[in-house]
Amino acid sequence: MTLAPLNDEQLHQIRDERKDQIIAAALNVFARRGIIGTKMSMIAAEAGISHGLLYHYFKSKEELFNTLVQGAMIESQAAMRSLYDLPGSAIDKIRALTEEILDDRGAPYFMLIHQARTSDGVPEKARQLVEQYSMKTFVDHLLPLFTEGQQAGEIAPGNLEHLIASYLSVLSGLMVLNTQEDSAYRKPEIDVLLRMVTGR
Amino acid sequence: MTLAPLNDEQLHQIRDERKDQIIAAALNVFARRGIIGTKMSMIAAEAGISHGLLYHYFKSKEELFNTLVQGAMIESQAAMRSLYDLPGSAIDKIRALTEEILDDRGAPYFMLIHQARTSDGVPEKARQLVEQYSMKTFVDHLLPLFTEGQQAGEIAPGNLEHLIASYLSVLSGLMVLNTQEDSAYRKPEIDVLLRMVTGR
Amino acid sequence: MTLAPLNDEQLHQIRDERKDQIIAAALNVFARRGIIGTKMSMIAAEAGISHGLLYHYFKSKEELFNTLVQGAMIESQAAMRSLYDLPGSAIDKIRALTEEILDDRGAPYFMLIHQARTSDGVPEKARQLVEQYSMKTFVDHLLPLFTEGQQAGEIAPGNLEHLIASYLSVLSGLMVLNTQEDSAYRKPEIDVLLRMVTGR
Amino acid sequence: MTLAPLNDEQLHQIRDERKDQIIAAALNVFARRGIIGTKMSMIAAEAGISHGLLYHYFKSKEELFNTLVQGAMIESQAAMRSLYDLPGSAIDKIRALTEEILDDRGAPYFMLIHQARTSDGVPEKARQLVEQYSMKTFVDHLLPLFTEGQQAGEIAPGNLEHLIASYLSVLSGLMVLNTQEDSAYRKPEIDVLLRMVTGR
DNA sequence: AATGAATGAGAATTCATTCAT
DNA sequence: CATGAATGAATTCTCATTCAT
Repeated sequence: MTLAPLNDEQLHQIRDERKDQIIAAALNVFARRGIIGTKMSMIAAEAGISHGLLYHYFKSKEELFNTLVQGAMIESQAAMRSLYDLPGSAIDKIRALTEEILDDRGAPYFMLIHQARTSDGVPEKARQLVEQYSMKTFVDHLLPLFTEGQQAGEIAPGNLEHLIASYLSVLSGLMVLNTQEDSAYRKPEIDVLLRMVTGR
Repeated sequence: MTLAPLNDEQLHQIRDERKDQIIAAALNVFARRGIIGTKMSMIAAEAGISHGLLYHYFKSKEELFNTLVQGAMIESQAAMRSLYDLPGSAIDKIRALTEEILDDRGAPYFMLIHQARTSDGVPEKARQLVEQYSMKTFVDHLLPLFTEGQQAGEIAPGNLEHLIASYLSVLSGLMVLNTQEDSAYRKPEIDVLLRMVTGR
Repeated sequence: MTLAPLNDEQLHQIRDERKDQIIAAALNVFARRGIIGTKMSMIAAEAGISHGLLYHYFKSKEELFNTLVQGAMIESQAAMRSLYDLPGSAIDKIRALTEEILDDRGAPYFMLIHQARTSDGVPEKARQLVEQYSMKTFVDHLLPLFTEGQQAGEIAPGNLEHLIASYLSVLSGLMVLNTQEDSAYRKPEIDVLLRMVTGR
Repeated sequence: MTLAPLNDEQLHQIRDERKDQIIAAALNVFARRGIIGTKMSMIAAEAGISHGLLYHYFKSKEELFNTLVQGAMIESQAAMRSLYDLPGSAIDKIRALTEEILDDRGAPYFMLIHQARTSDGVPEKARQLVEQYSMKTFVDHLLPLFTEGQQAGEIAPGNLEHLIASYLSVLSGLMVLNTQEDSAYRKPEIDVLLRMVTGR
């Protein structure tokens, strides 16, 4: 009786599953402990595999980190684009955006990008990736929406680019704080945050 | 030929100066690079001494970190107490507090405390220190001030403990983001931040 | 649906072909990169099979290396024996031997034996194999031929055992140098080399 | 009582001694086992120090290897230059050169250069270094000497560049073989080797 | 027979800490 | 008090080998 080797599709599926499993594990660990504080053995343990296998799927810690950052950037772009399809007034959309950003499920991505921006030992490629999608990109993206809201009287008067950058910074700061589950910090109510924008 | 040995007081003074020098250096480096990312040799270099000498003054990296955290906690307590001596209405004092917190000179202390709260590799003792002075301590401390402001109509209605914790979290988040000098983030105008509190 | 299983003879033939294929690949790679520098995956790639399959045919890297060395020893014995069937005078035969040794096709075998003699990480068994067929074996084998040549006045006077060992060492050295294709070294003309033997 | 730290000169001396000690140890081990076969721990053991200290003096295995190759190249240049100061005829000088090259003390250097030329895992810089001093350099250097000898009838007629390259290759091959102390190979008598050159 | 996923021992390198001077 | 040489534990990564399919 001959046992055929796994066919291409099966192998491909195993590979994909393992890769996803590793990526999920790595995202958690990197987000929590930073790139230096993360040991490959921690990721392997979290993923439930041997550290040797990690290197079967990712050439190095750097490559793994880069892959994660790339994924995070794509996610955040998608979130930004989805704004347009929402119903309601400008301020409704901004509220939805705020909720989306503060959603805990996105927190690891946030931390990852934050670390790629600010930590030591970040691979050059990851650094370039996050620079591409700088704060300015987001501000430009949101400017039409905020302008519309300001004209409708929903948003406080004043320089909108500054306001948007400030608001996003506040949200980012909160996400960075909230990564730790037993955080001493408190995530504000959406309405309280929106006062910064509306002035009311 | 050896000069007459220094007397006790002189030695003591040298010791204290050296210690301060090391503490200042360590604060900078730890704040910027975190406890894991900071190598003893970096601190020695920043302080302009040999790494061997570091160990004459601090038994270990841990002890040095603990000392810094202790100092940071004392500083932040002092800042909090100084609030009472300020002139003006409640909102004036809150504005002053905000300015104080966001002042760049305090940023390293903020980062340090943040790291002591959230990073790996933090000595147990440091972790206990920051827990002692939890968010709750600060909230309790500020509650009378905010209550006064709310009664005067300067502060939005609603649960004040939540509001204070939220506001402090926002400020903390901003400080954490702003440690990196070339930060992509933007520090908001004080007035914009205060809208969260005043509701106007 | 599975085809009828191959009969024993067919299986045997496949086995032998595969083995030869692997041996040829391994010889090339080991000769070029040495036993430590050769990775099993390189041999698999050169043979066009998976690295897993390698272990169906050879229990380990060691066993594979031993097999190669054994083959090389047999080859070199055969070359030595074929000397006797050659036509011509003693010096003609020595010239033919020289050509045979310096032939590039034999170079991988030479390197292999050289490595078995001199490298680290060589299995004990391979080491014993090459010791069996030591320089002395070859010298003894060639002594009658050289003696005949010396008596005929074709070969310089002096101790023949030393001369033979020296000459073989020179040839060996040249083969070892010339393994690398883009070698900076130059393979001498046969006639120039023969001067060492003839003294003319 | 104050113990002054070591002064600069003492430190410098310790450093130099240690470096020499490491270089001598590394030369031996690299020559015998090649760059891949050499473990840093072996060098440390041979030098009688911890592996950590190795990295105090040389940033990496690569750097250490490069340093050795550089030294070997310098040595070989010096040997070549010293030829001119020798007394006697051309053939006397060639004999002296041969003795110099075959001297066992130079063997490790020879192996090192050979390995830098032919092994895997050789740092790019080392490879460039040895390419600079190619066979051609040596041939050009020796050409005047051999021409003089040929005109004096001490050297066989024929293309001298080929002869020189061939002769050097033979010597190199012998050195490469003879690195292993218990070598099965035999180093020929100088006079026998010189027959290749003189034709007599 | 054939494949490649999976494991783990081993090697290079870093860095906190100790210690002779 | 001050220096930097010295050590070794911990970490990243490689590769021979095993094994399910």
